[in-house]
Amino acid sequence: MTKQRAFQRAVLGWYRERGRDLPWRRTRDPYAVLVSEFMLQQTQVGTVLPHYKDWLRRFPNFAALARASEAEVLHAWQGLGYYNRARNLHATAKIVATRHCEHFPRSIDQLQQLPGVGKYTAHAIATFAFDQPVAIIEANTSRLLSRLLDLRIPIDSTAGRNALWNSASALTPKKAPAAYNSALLDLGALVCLPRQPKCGICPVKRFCRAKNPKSLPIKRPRPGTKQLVEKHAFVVEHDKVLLEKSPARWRGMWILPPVKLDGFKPSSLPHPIYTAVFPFTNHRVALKVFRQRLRQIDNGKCWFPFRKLDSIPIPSPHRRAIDALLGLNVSSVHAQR
DNA sequence: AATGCGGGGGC
DNA sequence: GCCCCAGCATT
Repeated sequence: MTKQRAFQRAVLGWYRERGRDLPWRRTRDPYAVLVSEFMLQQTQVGTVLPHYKDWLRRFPNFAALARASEAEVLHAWQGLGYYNRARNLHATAKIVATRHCEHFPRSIDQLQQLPGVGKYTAHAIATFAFDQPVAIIEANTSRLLSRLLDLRIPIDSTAGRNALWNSASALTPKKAPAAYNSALLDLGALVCLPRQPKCGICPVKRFCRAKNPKSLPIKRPRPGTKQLVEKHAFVVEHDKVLLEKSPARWRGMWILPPVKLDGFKPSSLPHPIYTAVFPFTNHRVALKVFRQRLRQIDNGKCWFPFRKLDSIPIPSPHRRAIDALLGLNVSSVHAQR
C-alpha cells in the first residue's frame, strides 16, 4: 500500500469514529450545502449552527430565497456578520433561479462565477454536494497540511497557497472524497488545533513532518489595529426611535443616524449617553451615542415603533446600543447627562 | 500584494 | 489584548 493510501485510510478510519455530525453533512442538496458554506466563510461552526436551521426553514430553496426582499435576507443574517455574504447568497439564488432555471451548476468553473463563491467554496460544493474528488483549502486544512508537510513559508502568501492547493490535490482520493474532506476539516478542528495541537491522539502523527507543530502555520505579519471613533444620534419620541437606512457601509441596514459634533469646543462637548467599543478584524471602533432633539427628517430617515425593531435589519453594535438605551427609562437616560 | 468586510468567539 | 474562524471581492 502506498504511503498516500495509508494516510487516506487513517484519516477516514478516524473520521468514522470521531467525526462531527453536522446538519449540512446530512444532505447533498446543493442549496443546503451552499447556504452552509456561505455561513461558514470566516465564521466558526458553533456560531453558524443555530442560524443554519432557521435559515433553511425560512428560505427552504433557491426559489424562496430569490423571491425574498433584501431586507428579509439581511434580517435573517443578523448575528452572522459580514453582510456581503448575505447579499451575495441572495444574488446567487436569483441567478440560479432565473439564468440556470433552478439547475445548479456542477463544474467548478461555473460555480466560481457565482457572486460570493471563490475557489474554496466552489471546491467545497463540488465535493460535499457532488462528491467530486477535489481538494479544499481553508483554515483547518491549511493548518493540518502545513504541519504535515512542515511548510515553512507563509500560508497566506501566493507561494504558500499554491503549495497547499497542489499538495492537497495530490492527496485527495478518488473514492469517498466528500468523507475524506470532511475528515480533514474535523482533524483540523478537533485534533490539529492552532495553539495546542493534540499530537498524542492524532491518527496521522506517523505521517507528520513538523518538528515543532505549535510554530506552524507561518502567517504574514498583520497590520496594527486602527482606532476609530464614531458618533451617532439617539432621537426618541413617544414610543418611536429615529433610524437611518445606511447608504454606504451597512448598505440596506438601519442604524442610529450619524452625527457630526464639529461645532463644539472641547470644553462644551456633549456627553454621550452610551459608549461601547466593538472590535473587528484589525480595527477598534468606539461607538458613542448622543441624545439629540429632532431637527429635520431628511432622506433615508424613518421613525420606528419600539415593537417593530425586532423585524428590521440592524447591525449588532447598533442593536446593542438601542437595546441598552431603551432598557432605561427616559428620565434615567436624561439623568446620566 | 494589500485592504475592506466594519463579526463573533475564545483565552 | 490578541488570535482565530469551512473567505471573497476589490484595488
